[in-house]
Amino acid sequence: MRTMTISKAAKQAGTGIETVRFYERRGLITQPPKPVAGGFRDYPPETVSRLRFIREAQELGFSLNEIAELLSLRADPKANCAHVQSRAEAKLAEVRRKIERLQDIGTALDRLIAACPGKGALGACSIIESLESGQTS
Amino acid sequence: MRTMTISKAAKQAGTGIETVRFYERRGLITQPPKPVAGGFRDYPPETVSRLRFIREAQELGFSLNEIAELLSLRADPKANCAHVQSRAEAKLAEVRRKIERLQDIGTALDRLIAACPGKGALGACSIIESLESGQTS
DNA sequence: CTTGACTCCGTACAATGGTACGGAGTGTAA
DNA sequence: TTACACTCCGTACCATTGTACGGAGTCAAG
Repeated sequence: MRTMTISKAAKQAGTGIETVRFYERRGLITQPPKPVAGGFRDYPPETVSRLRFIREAQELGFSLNEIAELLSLRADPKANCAHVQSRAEAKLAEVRRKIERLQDIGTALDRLIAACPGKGALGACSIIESLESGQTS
Repeated sequence: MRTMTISKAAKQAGTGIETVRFYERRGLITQPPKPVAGGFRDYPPETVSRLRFIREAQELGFSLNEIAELLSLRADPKANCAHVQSRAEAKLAEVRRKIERLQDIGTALDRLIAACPGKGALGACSIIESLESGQTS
């Protein structure tokens, strides 16, 4: 049997079966048709990619609605290109802001780690102090 | 009256009043004491910083529990330094993973924006195709 | 051709992160 | 000194994002 059943797809994507069904209901992924011959639905690899993308984007702070937005961006001649571009650019700006804030937090953590041994590194004591003392404004 | 009331603190942090109280209940911020002389609680600037940090960390995909972890990291001689360091290093690794994934998404968005005009840029059509075609593995 | 694992689907329940409400107290400006 | 806005606090409600359950159907190995 070479059909990619829902449980195999879920496992490959690192989610639960019920989550996959939930995303189908939400329209984040399309439910493959039931084989006319009867039997179980066959999930294409594309669905697995989408599932993985959804999971990762969530860990980056995007809501399911925002993820739907990202997934709907298509460089498709049939779509209004200018509109797609401007939405993509807005998302890109958001992504870049996130990267910057993560970099600040990373720097703060670095400083915290360095401050720890008590070797005169009279640095910030908490992550927030570390963030604030690092303001290059 | 120069006391920083809860509504002013909330406004400065960009959250709602009820959210501030919710975080107090969760122990993410400490509730300032009621003035002995009676009147309203006075929120210190530190609380505003924490509120802002919480809001931003959430947008980066950290849960309130994870944020509590981040806030509890203190380079404090009284704390077990090695333990604090190892937790901080784990968080740092996570932050770096997030940055990398965001960079991948940023690249994919870039490509999508470039592919749009239909000028022979036979690139990926969707963000997922763009992500996958960019695998430097 | 039976048994055990899995699918399918609808509905119900749950965890997280808030948000709203109501009644009593407090502050302040007219 | 009164009107109005705001605080305080407990409790209830809510949206988002899953998770669990149960009963009927399907598959595949023995």
